[in-house]
Order: sequence, then C-alpha cells, then structure tokens
Amino acid sequence: MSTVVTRFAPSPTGLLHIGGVRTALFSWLYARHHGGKFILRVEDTDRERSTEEAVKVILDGMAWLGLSADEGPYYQSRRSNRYREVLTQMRASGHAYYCYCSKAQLEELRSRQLAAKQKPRYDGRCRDLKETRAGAEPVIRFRNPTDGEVVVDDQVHGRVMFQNSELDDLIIARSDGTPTYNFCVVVDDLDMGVTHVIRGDDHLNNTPRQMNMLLALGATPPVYAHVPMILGADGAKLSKRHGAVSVLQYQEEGYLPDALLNYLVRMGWSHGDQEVFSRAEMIAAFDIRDVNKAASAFNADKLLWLNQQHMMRSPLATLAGPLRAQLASMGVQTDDLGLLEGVANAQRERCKTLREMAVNSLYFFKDFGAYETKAASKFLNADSAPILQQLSEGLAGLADWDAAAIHATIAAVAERAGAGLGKVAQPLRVAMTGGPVSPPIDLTVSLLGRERALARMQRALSYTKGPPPAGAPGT
RNA sequence: GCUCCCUUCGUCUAGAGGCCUAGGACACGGCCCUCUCAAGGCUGGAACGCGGGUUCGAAUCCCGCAGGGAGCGCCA
Repeated sequence: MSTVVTRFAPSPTGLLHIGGVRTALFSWLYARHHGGKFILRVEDTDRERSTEEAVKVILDGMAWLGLSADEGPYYQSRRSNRYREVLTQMRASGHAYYCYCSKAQLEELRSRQLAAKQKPRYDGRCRDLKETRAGAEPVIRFRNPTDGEVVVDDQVHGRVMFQNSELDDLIIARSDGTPTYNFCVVVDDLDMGVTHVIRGDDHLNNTPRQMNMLLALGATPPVYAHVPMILGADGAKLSKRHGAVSVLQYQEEGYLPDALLNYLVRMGWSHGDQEVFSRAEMIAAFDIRDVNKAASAFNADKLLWLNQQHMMRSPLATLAGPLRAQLASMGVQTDDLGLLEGVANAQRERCKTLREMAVNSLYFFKDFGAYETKAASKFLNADSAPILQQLSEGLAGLADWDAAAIHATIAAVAERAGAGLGKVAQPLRVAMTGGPVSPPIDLTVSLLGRERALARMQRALSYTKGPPPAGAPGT
C-alpha cells in the first residue's frame, strides 16, 4: 500500500493568512484521512523578501491551529548543495543548459513579442550553444520539450492539457548560481517523496513545467490538486487592503482554532448539509476530490456563528485558558479555573468570540464602576427598593449558595410581591452586574459568590436610597 | 495579446438528465419560547450569467458568447 505524503510549502514573504491556512488544512486533512504524512517546508529561496517574522507566524500559526507536521519544517535556504547537485546532473544529461542572454536582450525580445501581440517567451537562442564562455555569468535553463502535450490529471479540475509548444525554457538557476522556485519545488517534492501536491490554483499554470522537469529527472510526477483561492469579503483578491490578516490575529480576537478550521474547510468543500465539524469529523469526511473549482469569498458573519457553535460544544477546559488570556489582555488577572469555566459555561451561548465573552464578563472578576445610567434609573429606584431589601435578606440567609437555592429565593420574593419574575430579576441583575444584561440571574448570582453578591446588594440598596453625588466613584 | 482556469440565493454551498415547485447554512424579516441578553424551534423573502443545440425531458451533456481569475519574471 502506498503511503500518502502531502506538504504545505509557504514562502515567508508575507504573513500567513487564511488563504494559506486553508491550503495547509486541505493537505493536512488529506494526509490524516489516509493515515499518511504531512510535511511543512518553508520556501525561503528569496532571501531578499523572506522575513524572520513571517517564518514565525507560519510556525506559531500552524501550532495554534494544531496542524501538526510529521516532518519539517524544512528550509529551502539550507538545501543549496542538493540543488547544485541536481543542476549539475541536469546539465550533464542535456536537460539543462547555460544561457548567456543579458537581461537587456531578454527585455528587448519580450517587448518585441508583446508588440507583435505574441505571448512573451524565451526563444531558445542559447539552446544549442556548443561552448561555454569564460568570464560570463550565465543562467541555467531547463530544456523543455518542444512538441507533444502535458496532461495534468488534476484531482479537482479533472484533465487539463497543455501544449509543450506553449511552454518555453524557464530559468532554473540565476546567474549567481542560486536556484529558482519552480526548480526547487521539483527537487524538494521528489526528495521528500511527496505523493500529492495540494496547492493554490494559481500554480496550475506552473504544473506542466514542473512535470516536465520531473520526467527529465526520471521521476513519476505526483498527483496534483489545485484548490481555488479565497477572496476577500468584497469578492476581490485577498490582500492587505482586503482583510488579509495574519492567522494569529484570529487567536487574538478570540476565535477557537477548531472553529476557524471548520469555517475554512467549508470554503470549497462540503459534506451533505453538515455545517459544524469537529476535527475528527473533518478528517473522516474529507476528500480532495470533493473540493469545488470556484473561488469563494470570506464571510465574517459565518465565521462568528461557527465560533459560537464551537464554543457551545467545547469542553469547558478548552475555553478557560483562552478566556483567561483575553481577560489578562484587559488587565484582569485570574487563576480561578473553576470561575473561568463557570463563566464560560454561562456565557458561551451569548457570545460570538472569547474576547466578547471576556468583555461581557468583567463583573465576574472585578467590581464594576458606575451603574449603567438607564438601567439604574429604571431598576434601582424607590419602587424596587423593597424588593431588593427582601432579596438581600433572603440571600443572606441562604444555607447553600447555589443556583437552585438562589432561584427559590427569587421566586419567593416575586410571589410575595405578586409580581412576575422579571420585576425581581432585573433590579437584582443591575445590582449584581451594573447593567441589564447577564446570564440567567440565579446562575449569575451563584457564580459571583456569596460575599461579592451580598456586598453588591448593599451597594444597590444604598443607591436606591439616593444616588451618590455626581462624580462619586463606584465600588 | 497568448495559454490555462472559473461561473447555483447577498455570502458559503447541495445538485453527477427526470427525486428540483432548485435543498441546507450564514445574514435579514415575522412568530414562538423567555427574568435580560442569547441559544433554540417554526416561518418568510432570496439563485441555476446569456444564447444556441442534444434529448420525450437539462442547473446537470455539447458549442458559442459575456464576465471574472491566474500564468506568461534571473518573484514565489
């Protein structure tokens, strides 16, 4: 049985964004589904444009998402010797040759072709040069077949044919001797035993050239799958101006990695009517052959919805850590895991992100400032004072501080006042949280803990007796 | 300009000739539930780019057109 080997090969010239992540995800899923191997390879042959920061985002991003590699990361910048070796071999076998054309000459050729409305391409004038020129610094070109055709049996596009006559002899090594992208990819995929190349469909046009080189090296080309790209929310190509942000920004904004992955896998792929997938479900159901051909636009609302769906389904333990981190970024430190999980449990179906959860849960972790003006005037006034008083007494006398007991107290007060639960819950809610919105009030009170809840009752009670002078600090 | 790719609701998609009065999801509107906010349930509006074929029958097959994208670099 042949083992599947896939790879993700980003170039660290820009920050890893969701487009790259989706490609990585498909490769990873395919390998996992088939029990194969997933390789991470950093294509940093362009030393000018590659940055340390971009490499770090790739590594950190993949780690955060849990897209674990079985091999790598490999760095092309450390494989120069191997490339040189293959270059020599290809020249010896006649599959590659020195080209002495200057950039100026090439530019002249190019503009002449463009003027004649022809496809710009190298005309092969150095193809059959007999001798090497001393002192010159030639590039090395691949001797592409001049006739026949190349058939790409693409897993998502089907059979795509290219005429060799449309291809020219591409440069595989610069005049300084360094190898170029298309060549490195070929050598790497060959050396690393990659069986399935899953990449963006902007590479479909490169594929016949790469296959020809592989053939020249006596290798069997891998299976190719060119996946469509992801567009910005406005339907335009994803770019810095159109929402192309580092994948790590989603972590900062409070998204769960599984939710992001779930969102991304559904772009260009589906499994019946299922929308929410766990990692295991994705792995079990994914097949690269089910991937669509058309590009898809990013939709932030759906990501938000999915994030909430995942928060609602996650074990509380996986929510506590990120929630604590969000709180910390707001200056609230806590190590109370029990409280964090309790709050996450109470809030997860009313928040779209962990950041939103943190923002809406601050009153659980520290005292709030002033009451919200509107809520206070509506619910903390002379009318509600008697109710708050009874609530205060009832709660203070509770033997067990749990939601059920608290609920009973609230119900009893409402009953005695001949009022609906709402008449009691809202004043209590404002007293506890400073505002009119929170999880179920009994749960909220129990989470706050006896001491804190009772103190806030007192604060509310004194507030109803007369608001403090304007500008007075709240507690 | 040349080559290659793509085209179902606003968005993500189902759809492999009759199961389509084109299904689901997000978003939006209405209703229900309800201590607030949510979550949840029900419900409404909303799409096969255009034109020719093939066929008893086409969103599905063929051809053309239009629109969009990619490649054509000593970038990756």
